[in-house]
Amino acid sequence: MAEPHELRDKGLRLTPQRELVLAAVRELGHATPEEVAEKVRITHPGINLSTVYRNLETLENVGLVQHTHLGHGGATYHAAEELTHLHLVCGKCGSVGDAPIDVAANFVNSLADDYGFKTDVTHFAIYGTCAACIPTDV
Amino acid sequence: MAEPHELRDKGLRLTPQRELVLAAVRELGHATPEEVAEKVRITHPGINLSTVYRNLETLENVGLVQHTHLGHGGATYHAAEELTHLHLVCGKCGSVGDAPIDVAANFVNSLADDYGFKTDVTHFAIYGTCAACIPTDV
DNA sequence: ATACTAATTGCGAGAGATTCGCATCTTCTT
DNA sequence: AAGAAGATGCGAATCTCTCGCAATTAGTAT
Repeated sequence: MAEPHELRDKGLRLTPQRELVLAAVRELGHATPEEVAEKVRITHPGINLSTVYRNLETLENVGLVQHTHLGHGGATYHAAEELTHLHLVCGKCGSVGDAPIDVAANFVNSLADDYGFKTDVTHFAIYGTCAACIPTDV
Repeated sequence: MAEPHELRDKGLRLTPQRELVLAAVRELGHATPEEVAEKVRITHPGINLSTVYRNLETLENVGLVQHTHLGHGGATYHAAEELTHLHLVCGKCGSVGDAPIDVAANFVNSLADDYGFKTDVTHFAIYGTCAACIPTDV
C-alpha cells in the first residue's frame, strides 16, 4: 500500500510530472499551459507539453486546479485553493487584478433568482480597465 | 468626394466585403469569424476568411463591432449597438443566455468605487450553469 | 522481492484557428 | 482619366491544443 498523498487521495497516481505540474500552478498563481511547462522544465527538463496539458486536465477533473479564459487565446490555470477572488482583467495592459468574491455576491444572487443561472464565481473573468490604465484626469 | 456612409464616416473605405461583414455581424447577434464568413458567403461566395478576420478587426478598431471570448477557443463578435446585455455562458451546454446590464449595475459600481476598476460591461462574459443544465431537484 | 495490470509519458502527427507576405485589384482623390 | 493608398485573395506559416501509439512506470497482488 502506498503512503497517503494528496494526489493519491484523489485517486490519481503519483508521478514526478504530475506533482511538478501541480506545484507549478500553485507557485505561479495563474499561468498558461506553456508557462506551467516552462516552470516545470526548470527541475524536469524533459517534460512534454502533452503531459502538461493532460495533467492540467486531470488535476482539474479532481478539483485541484481550475482554468479560466482571461481574454486572449489561451486558458490560464489556477490552484483551487487560490480561487477565493475574482479576476479583473485589464484590456489595456493585460494585468490581472483581484477582488474578493463578496463584491459579486448580490450580482450572483440576482442572476440565480431572476434567471436561474448559477454563476461559477471561481470561473469568473471580468473585463475592463484597471486603475493604472485609466487616465488620471479626463 | 464620395457620398457619406457610416463606414466612410469612420475613415474606412467602402468595399462590398466590408459592408457584408458588418451586416452579417448585425444580423447574427453574436457570431464567430467562421459564422460571419458563412453568412457573407450567401451573397458573396468568394470572400476569403482572411478578409473576414481583417474586417472584423478593422470594424472593431473604429468601434462598430466588439468581440468577447465566451469560453472555448474562438472569439465571438457583436455589433456595438447590440451590446445592451450581459452574456451568460453555460459551461455545460455552451449556450449563451442574455441578461440586462442593470443586473450588474451595483456590482460594477462596487468595483469602480473600491478598486478603481472600470468594468467594460459590454465585454462581459459570465460563466456558470444555465437553468436548463441545473438538475431540477438534488 | 517479483510479476502483473493499468495508468502515464514522450513523441510525432494532425486538427482548428488566426496571422502574414505578396501580387493584384479597388476605392477615393486630384 | 490617372495615381496613391488601401483592400482582397491566396497560400504558407504560426500557434495552440489534441490524438494515437509504443515504451515506461506506479500501485497491487502474489
